[in-house]
Amino acid sequence: MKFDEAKQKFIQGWGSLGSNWGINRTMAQVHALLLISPVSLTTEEIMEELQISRGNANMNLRELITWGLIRKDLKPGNRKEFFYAEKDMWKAAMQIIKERRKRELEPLMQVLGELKNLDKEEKGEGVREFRKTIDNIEDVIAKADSALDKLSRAQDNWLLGGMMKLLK
Amino acid sequence: MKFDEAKQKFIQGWGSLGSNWGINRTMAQVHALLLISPVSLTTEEIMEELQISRGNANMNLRELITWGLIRKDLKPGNRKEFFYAEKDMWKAAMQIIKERRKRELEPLMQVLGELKNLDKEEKGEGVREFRKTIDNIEDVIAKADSALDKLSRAQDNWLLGGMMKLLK
DNA sequence: CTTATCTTTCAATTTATTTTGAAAGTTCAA
DNA sequence: TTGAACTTTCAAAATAAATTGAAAGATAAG
Repeated sequence: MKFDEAKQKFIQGWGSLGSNWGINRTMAQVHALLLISPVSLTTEEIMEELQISRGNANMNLRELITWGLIRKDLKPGNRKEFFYAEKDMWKAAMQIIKERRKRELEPLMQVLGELKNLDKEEKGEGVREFRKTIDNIEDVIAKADSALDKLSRAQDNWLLGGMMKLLK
Repeated sequence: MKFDEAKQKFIQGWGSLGSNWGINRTMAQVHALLLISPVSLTTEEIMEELQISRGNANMNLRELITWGLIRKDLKPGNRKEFFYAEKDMWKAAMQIIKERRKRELEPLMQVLGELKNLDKEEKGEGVREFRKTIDNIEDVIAKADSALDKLSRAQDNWLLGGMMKLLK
């Protein structure tokens, strides 16, 4: 396979993975492009490579920055902005998880918390099942949180010791 | 808070969580409704409760079945189909992860594998970074897989022993 | 069979999301 | 200041995804 072909396939693949997970396809493609680029790129280069408009490129670059997946790389004596991606995919994955947790899981947990303020007088089988489901969901979220936390700390300590034996 | 209000909030919240994660909002709402229902429901009841069309209800119910999140509950002497949801949220979560892995991660891993068939002659910094990124992603996926596997087995053995100390 | 009851399909429509590109905004060197 | 170089915004247009509902397809009872 030729390099350019492989590059295209990767960008497409990453894009479609993203869009399946509720992430803008173009954003994922910009991310993919920067991931495999050994040098930081300008907005123009990204527009050219992915054949997208300036507005689109700009918006997705900014969004990627707020996700903590890419950074501006300002080169002295150059007014153009360059962008580069965090290349350590473990860090990137943790970043994505952290961000999504904050954006989507926390609001749900907020709602679940409020739902426990059900009037004490509310009775009936329906209410019982409702409470049970809410408790159950909170439980699973708590466990997932704890597991992710462990995972994240395991990676931090990767070089320090045998923490990763947990994940062998 | 009144029960009906709480119920609505939960269904809406679950629905919007789903849609943020690339899951049809209505599908998530149907799932939510069945999760908190102590009895299995008919298509008609679901249509009524969520104010959706028959086609929509049918399609999402079928999809939930292929995800392994709900089942048909056929009552003898009754031609109507009833539906009920798996109520153990841990099982449901694992089911969702398994399914998404199969649908979205495996195709990507397939592509990544192919991308390693890069012509040996392909040289240059770009190619080096490309290979590095691919390897790195494969690595993260492998670790995530292993962690999930551990997690899943940990839950299976929950009642049997101290497996969960790993996740404290 | 035939009919009543229920489920599935799918083309047309509606709704939601993404993208464009031109205009407005910003920044900096001269 | 000015204006060239660059970035950001956002209303309109394009695209994608979800929904409807009527028709077709099953199925079982009589």
